[in-house]
Amino acid sequence: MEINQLQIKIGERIRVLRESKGITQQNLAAICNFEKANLSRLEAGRTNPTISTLYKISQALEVSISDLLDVESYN
Amino acid sequence: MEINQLQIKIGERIRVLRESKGITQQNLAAICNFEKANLSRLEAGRTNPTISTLYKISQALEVSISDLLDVESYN
DNA sequence: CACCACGTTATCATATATGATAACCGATTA
DNA sequence: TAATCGGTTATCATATATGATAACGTGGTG
Repeated sequence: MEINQLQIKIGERIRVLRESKGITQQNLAAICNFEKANLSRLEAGRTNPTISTLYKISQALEVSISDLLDVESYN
Repeated sequence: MEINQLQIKIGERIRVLRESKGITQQNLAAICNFEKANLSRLEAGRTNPTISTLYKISQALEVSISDLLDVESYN
């Protein structure tokens, strides 16, 4: 799998989890101390996030980091 | 959990998985197209890796990225 | 002793993630 | 119409991950 595809899948996964909690990008961004624009960029898969970024999001969404990586290579 | 602690745990986990495959840092680094010095830095938890870095390692170790994140927040 | 093999640490350059701000779009609503 | 809301995109600055190289330590082995 291309790294680009992975980024996109992670972004999509974050979006799904965020929406399932019924919160806006603005909400989630605020909890994580991100700017909403930056979260939008992340959900669009336009960056290669660090583990700390994913960690903050996982905490805010009350899931594990692994839950953000639903898409996997060796399952 | 501190982000620093997370980095250290991930580094330790990578080391354990690498050693369980019986390969050296040099080997793994070569497969991933890293310099051995950079892999050493990563295993020491002295960086905040991107998902693409973790992905390359997971592929080389034939595990999922989640397997590198054994330590979790919301389990 | 010299010589490797494995790993560590430091350093510098470069690429890029992230912070921050502004402008914009579409949909909704008053 | 104007205003708000959720989201997007572009842009620039700054922090930092990564690439790359060199020097070093330690343990084993000839």
